[in-house]
Formats: sequence, structure tokens, C-alpha cells
Amino acid sequence: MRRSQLFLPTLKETPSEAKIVSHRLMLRAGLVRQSAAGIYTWLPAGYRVLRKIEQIVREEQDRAGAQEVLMPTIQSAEVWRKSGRYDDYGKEMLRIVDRHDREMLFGPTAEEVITDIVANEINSYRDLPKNLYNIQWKFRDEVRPRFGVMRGREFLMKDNYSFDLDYESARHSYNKMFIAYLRTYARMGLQAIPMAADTGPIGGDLSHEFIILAETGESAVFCDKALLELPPPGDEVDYSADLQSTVETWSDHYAATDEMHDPEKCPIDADQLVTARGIEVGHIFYFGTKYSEPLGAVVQGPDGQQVTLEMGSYGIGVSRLVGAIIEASHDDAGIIWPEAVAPWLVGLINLKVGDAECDAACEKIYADLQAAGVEVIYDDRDVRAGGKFADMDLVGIPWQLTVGPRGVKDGKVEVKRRSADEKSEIALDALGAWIAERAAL
RNA sequence: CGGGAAGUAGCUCAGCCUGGUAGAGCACUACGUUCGGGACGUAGGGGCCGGAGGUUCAAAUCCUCUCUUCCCGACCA
Repeated sequence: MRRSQLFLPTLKETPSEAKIVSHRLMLRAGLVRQSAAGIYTWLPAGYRVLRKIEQIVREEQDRAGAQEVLMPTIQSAEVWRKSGRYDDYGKEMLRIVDRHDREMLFGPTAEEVITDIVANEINSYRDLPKNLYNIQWKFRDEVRPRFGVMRGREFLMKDNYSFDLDYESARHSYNKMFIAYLRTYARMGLQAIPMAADTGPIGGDLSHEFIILAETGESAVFCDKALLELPPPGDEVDYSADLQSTVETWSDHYAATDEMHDPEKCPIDADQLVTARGIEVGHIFYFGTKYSEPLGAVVQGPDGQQVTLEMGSYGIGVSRLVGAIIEASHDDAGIIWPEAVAPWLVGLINLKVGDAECDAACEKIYADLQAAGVEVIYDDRDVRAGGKFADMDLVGIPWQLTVGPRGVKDGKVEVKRRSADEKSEIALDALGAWIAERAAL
């Protein structure tokens, strides 16, 4: 993408309404614009990041055997009455009346909708287990939206729902998601800590939150240092095998947020205890028959008996992750995107637009990058060098190639790695190999 | 939902106390000088001062109501 053509409105100054760093940088780097309290428009660069995160989530869900569906944003009040949550959910649920005076709502979650589908369509134990997910916009009318996209009212969430015949099987479904979540966050360059959690209003008796560490996180986190040293499950993970012991290697380590943490009773020695701050980016629950019972999700078992399905639900805040990653990865100059989620992997800076040699070199590099399938943003604007450097750092492009008259004369370009702030020179004729390396990322 | 703050140009803000023809910097347009880490000069464009009432000869400024946004706390992917 040529920067001159791109809609990427970066700001030198910080809009006054943004107080936390990720929100400020998202506005400054031209990722989003606010439309109303807790409601955002995603601009091209921000939307690219959002889609990349979404795609990683999708791939790991698919790998773990979940199947993607797409449920509506607008739901009927009817199923929510069956589960009893229409009245319980309170003002966080945005209620809507249609032209026929039917009560509708903008879905804050989808247990009711999916359970209703499963209740209607699945009648035999032979069709189990099932795990269905969707990545869809949710709306929760938060009293106080804040922190930009981290606590918006409208947010993109991956939510899925597992349906099993018995506890044993449901536990396996839960474990699969536990592993899939660890992998998902690791692929985004995040260190995620699973933490035993309160089940809250969703109910149930088995639940973990996934917290990523960031200095600016909203809650204090205490955990066993060993947890931070565990390698995330690799590509070899076999989701059909028993995962209990793998899950336990993670869940057996101490981890607690400040409201659960009691220094008096903490089982970890002080020198082994990590105190940090974190942001919740996922939450998984097992809750048995809480929804399947009232919504009639029942199948006939092998012995001919009717069995009420065992359910779990699993959520990842996709739009929240955009902010969370920035909280975890930035510096004074701007965002430092992990390569896997960067809007563009490579930034190409033409220091002297209009100079025949610079232009020619850049056009060649730009074409080569594109031909290799490397996502590149080419700053071909006729503006001063400082502005281009500042923009690339602000937007957080992981690899930056600088082409200027001085270097071109020597047949060299400068390579900068954003995350390390290290620069080196590379010969123009060695760029082919460098590009091939980027293409392999 | 309790407590607090703020709405003036795209952004950051001054002006308001003490009423009298709406300002600065950045951004934008044109021209010129510049040009390897957010240059400079000259000339421009851009505002129903959040909205509605009221007071007054006169309201960005004073009063009332209202809308919006932000912050702190309780609650949450």
C-alpha cells in the first residue's frame, strides 16, 4: 500500500479524551476513531490488525475442532425469557422494540441463541460432542465505558459453546479450549496466564481467566514465576488425546488477582512470586446444564434415556486484544506490533521522493516485496524525513527499510527493527534474500 | 449507579472572572527557501463558541434547562 493513497490519519498531538496509552496510540496512529462513548469506527490500519487477530483466533479454534458459525447481532427476547436471563441481565442489555412491538435485544452474548439451535437440531448422542464458535459484534451497555477499545460497549468477541453428553467429555472440551487459548495468545506474541476464576453471573463451577501481563494492566496479578517460564503448547499438540495433565501443568501453579490473593495464605515463597499487572483477554467456563436444562437441549443417550447436555462457553475479546497488545508492547515513539498482528510487516521509506535513483530503488523494492507476498506500506509522500520516521514508529511497523540518496549511492538501504530499535545496513543486491526471510514469517 | 470535570477551527488550547465585530500553535491550500529523525517565510481557507430558553441596547462570556464526552469509585470479554 502506498502511503500517499492510504487513509491513515496520524496525529502529532494526543486527543484530550484519551487517558490510557493504548487509547492514545490507537487514535494517534490512525487505527480508530470514536463514534460515541464506547463505540468505535475501525480505520484501515486498525481494521487490518483486528482481522489478523481474528484470523489467529479462528485458526486455533479450527485446529481445536470447533466449527465456525455466525449468529445474529439482534436477538429475540423469547429465548432469553426461557433461560430466565431476560430479567436478570439488567441494564447492560440493550433492549430494542421492533415495529410490531416485539421485544428484541442487541446480543451481549449468545448462550441462549446457540443452545436453542442445538436443542432443535441435535437429538442423538451420536451427534456429540459439538463445539460451535462465532466471531461477532456484541453490545453491553456498560455504565462506564473507558480505556478505548478495551472496555467498549460494542466489541468484537469470539465466543463458543461446547455441548457434551457427560462431565468427562465436557471436561475434555474445556481442556481443548484451555490449550487453544494458550496457543492463540502465544501466536500474538503475548504471555498469557491462566487463572482460576469466579464463575460470576454466567454460573458454573469450573472457570479460568486468561490474563496478559502489561505494566498498565487494570488489575494486580500474583503468580508463580514458573508459570512464566512454561513454553506454550506447540504445533504437535493432539487435541484428541487426554489433555488433563497438560492443563494441570498450567493450572496447578499459583496465580491470583489481587482480590483473590492473600499474602498470608500465599503458598509461594516471596522470591518465587511474580507481582505484575494484567489485562483479562479471555475467559472460559464449564457450567453444566444451566442453559441446556431450561432451553431443552436434550438428546437420547445410548441406553435410550434422555440426557441433558453438559455445556461450556469460552470467550476471547478480539477487539480488546488490539488495545491489550498495545498496552503490552509500546514505547515513547508509538506502538511496537508483534509481527503476527502488525498492520504491515514492512515499511518502506523513500527519503527523497523525486530523486530518480531513490524513486527507482523504492519502486523495485516495493514491487519485490509485493511479489513475495510481504505486506508493505510504502511511504512515497513528499514530506520531510522526520515525519516519515516518526509515522512508521508511531504506527509500529516491525521492519523499516529506509532508502535515501546517500545509501543508494553506495548500493545500500538501512534496515530498522522496531522492537529492538536497532539499525543496520544491507546491500541492495542482498535484499532479495532479506525479503524471502520476511515472506517466511 | 454514586462523586467530580469539560464542551470555542480537524487536533492541542487561550479568551469567560470584569458582556462590546472570535484568537494562537499544529494540521490544511498556494508560492518560495529548505530537506537523513515531526524546518522556515509570505499569503490564504476553515467557527450558528455543544443545543434550547432567558437577562441585556449588546452574550463565547451572566442565569436556567438540556445533550455529549472524560475522570474516580462499585460492575464487566
